Amino acid sequence: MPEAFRIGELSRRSGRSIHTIRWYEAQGLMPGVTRDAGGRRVYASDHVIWLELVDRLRLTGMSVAEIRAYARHVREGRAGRPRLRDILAAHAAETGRRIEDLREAKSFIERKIRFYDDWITTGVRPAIPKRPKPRP
Amino acid sequence: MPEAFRIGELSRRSGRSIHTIRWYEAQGLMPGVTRDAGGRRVYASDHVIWLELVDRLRLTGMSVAEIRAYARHVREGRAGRPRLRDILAAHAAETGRRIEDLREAKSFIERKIRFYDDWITTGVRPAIPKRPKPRP
DNA sequence: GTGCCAGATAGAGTGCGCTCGAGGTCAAGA
DNA sequence: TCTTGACCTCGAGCGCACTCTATCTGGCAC
Repeated sequence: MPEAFRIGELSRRSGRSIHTIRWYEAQGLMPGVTRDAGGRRVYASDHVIWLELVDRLRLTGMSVAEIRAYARHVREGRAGRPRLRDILAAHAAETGRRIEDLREAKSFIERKIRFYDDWITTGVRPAIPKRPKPRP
Repeated sequence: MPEAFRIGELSRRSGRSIHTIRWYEAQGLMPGVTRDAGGRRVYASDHVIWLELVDRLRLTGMSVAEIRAYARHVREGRAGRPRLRDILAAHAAETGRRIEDLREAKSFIERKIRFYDDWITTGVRPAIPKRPKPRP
């Protein structure tokens, strides 16, 4: 029989607050939660792994609604697995684009830093180097 | 005399809505806006460049409050320039860390995709490859 | 039995960043 | 002169993701 624990322990292991974990469940983001005789939520180590994934999905900008859809497919078992794979693949691609956007923005900001450096050291306002490329 | 235009034109050139531009101004994010005889806001091409910067700062997660602080230093002129430089440098560094976090999250998700690929093709649930490194 | 803690529910409140609507003014063109 | 459209102010409303409060219950230690 695998290890079982309650919400306080899951909170400690996952770093999310107890309130947030309960709220996630209310939002349909916590598949496979059972209850003990006293009505208390019971978790297993899979839930820690699950929250690590949720963490990464949130960090990369997936909305709670999208994670809810993902969690629905988790509950489907075998039949849902190809969908899970596809959702993650689409999201990884999306994240790649986000990283590219951040990189572009960062280099824009770095050009601005050089602009200030020039301005401060020469005392003359430099020309704006070039127009940023328009978004397609 | 440089080109001057009104809010509709700035909206068109910057891609922000008229409401948002006015809201930015109310939040202290729009330095150097003047008014014509009829009380209408008058902008110059510098404001388009300014909104391009604001765009990149927002995209990279700078809060409106932080941009407000930045805009205050813009209004100080020469004396504020070193602070502007430093704020941007700190934010570029922060953005570098964000990009790293996204990369880590993306590769976590990609490991999960391979996990599903294995599971789907072999029919056997693979072991979780390794624990993600704890954040320091 | 009495404390006390961990856990439960329901629902209100918060912070952020817009977004929109109502109602009014002003200037140019027919 | 009348209409039209772009602009104005003020303030309410919204969507998201929590976050917190109030109040109640179950179970173990003493």
